[in-house]
Amino acid sequence: MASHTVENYLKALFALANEAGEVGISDLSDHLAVSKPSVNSMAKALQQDGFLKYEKYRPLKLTVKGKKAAALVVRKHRLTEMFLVEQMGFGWDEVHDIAEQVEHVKAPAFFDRMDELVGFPTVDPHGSPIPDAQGNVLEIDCVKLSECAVGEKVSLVGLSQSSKSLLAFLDSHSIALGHTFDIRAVEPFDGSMTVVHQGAADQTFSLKVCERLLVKKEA
Amino acid sequence: MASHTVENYLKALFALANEAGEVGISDLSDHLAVSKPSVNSMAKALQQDGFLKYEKYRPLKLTVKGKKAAALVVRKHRLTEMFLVEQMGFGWDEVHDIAEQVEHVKAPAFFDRMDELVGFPTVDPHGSPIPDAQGNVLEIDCVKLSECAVGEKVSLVGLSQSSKSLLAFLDSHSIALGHTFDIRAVEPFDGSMTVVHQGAADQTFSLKVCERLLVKKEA
DNA sequence: CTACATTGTTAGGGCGTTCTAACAATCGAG
DNA sequence: CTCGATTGTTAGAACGCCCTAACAATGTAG
Repeated sequence: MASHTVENYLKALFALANEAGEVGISDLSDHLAVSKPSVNSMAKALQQDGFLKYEKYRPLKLTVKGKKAAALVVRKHRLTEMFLVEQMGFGWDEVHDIAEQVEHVKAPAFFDRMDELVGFPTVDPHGSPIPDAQGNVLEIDCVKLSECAVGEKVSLVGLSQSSKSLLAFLDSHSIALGHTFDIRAVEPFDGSMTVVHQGAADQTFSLKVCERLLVKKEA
Repeated sequence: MASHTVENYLKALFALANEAGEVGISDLSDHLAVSKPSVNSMAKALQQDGFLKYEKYRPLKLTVKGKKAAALVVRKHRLTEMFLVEQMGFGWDEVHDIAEQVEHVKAPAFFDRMDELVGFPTVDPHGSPIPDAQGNVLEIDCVKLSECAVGEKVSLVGLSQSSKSLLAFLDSHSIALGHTFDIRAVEPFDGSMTVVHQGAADQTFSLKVCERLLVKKEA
């Protein structure tokens, strides 16, 4: 099995590829807070083990094997988050850091049991999909709130790059997954949006927030 | 915080010191399945960090700091075992290997929550005491079954060096913590004992088994 | 008390992961 | 097309943890 370190590289590759498609050495270097030469030599090692396709000066690409291995790490992470929230009573803003540690545990039965105890969920507490045991990831049908137009009704299905501060912001505005928004206005100057939250209060969100909210258009 | 490896050395030191008092380089080498030179250099490192008193050719001794650090690792291990049994439905024979992994998680809140959810237990599923958050270990008042005499009534409070095969043996004989034994006979030739288990069936145990069962004499 | 077995130590090297310093390739603007 | 910025690479070294081979100290049996 892959080391703690390798698992982290795979996870980062997986995450970056899902946003940007192309992953450069620098992207990984930033994401993992590790020097570029370190990434470079790890890239060679991962290529050696068949996780990665790597040619000098070209962007990195996970192989099928690499994608699967990465998805399984993500699976462990997200199942753990779900378990921490559902079974252990943690808040959705507390679970990421703990899961970051627990995800490296080598004990399949442990994660299988979590899966069972939380009822085989398909998404984690932040709405991100949980890959299945074969490493397949279900695509979620959603768009950024910032890409929606005035008059549309949408519901929150996930977050892109949930960070502690984003989660704190959402908590402080009583926003949770599943909540609905009626889009009232979009400010052309800065892209901020005014919406009706849960059919009740009016709220205005900056573009930065709207880009992080993944929503589904209501029928 | 101590590395995964250091935590394992501390745990081993703690376990060996509790049985033998003196811990030699070879003891650790055997216990951790690591060469003696490796233990030697780790001993120097641990001494450097104040976990250990070490002089050439002399047995190793944990310092107060070392004992506390070790106890906290043991605490994480045993709380995890308790949690796995009580909250996740694992058997007492399955939890050791998983806990061996989980114990290295660096997230105090995670273990505090486990503690809470299983009701602040003082012993783990095998009857071993769980050190408190300050690293204090409660001594348990018990003796080996093999040291008891004919006619005594005792109850099982713990195991010394519980191994998978011992646990399997106990399961197959329906023996669990808290069960009582009336000692009927001790065979002088091989030390095997015949007892009445739970006031019902007669059973005979080899000396090897009796040495592993920690019991408390009934009032 | 000597001899041997056990136990512990040193020396030297390897692998995984990281770094900095210096240099090379690529890309985009003018 | 050239220049400068960005990005990527090489070389060389460090640290943690592990090993084997060889040797030294210790303790024990005769």
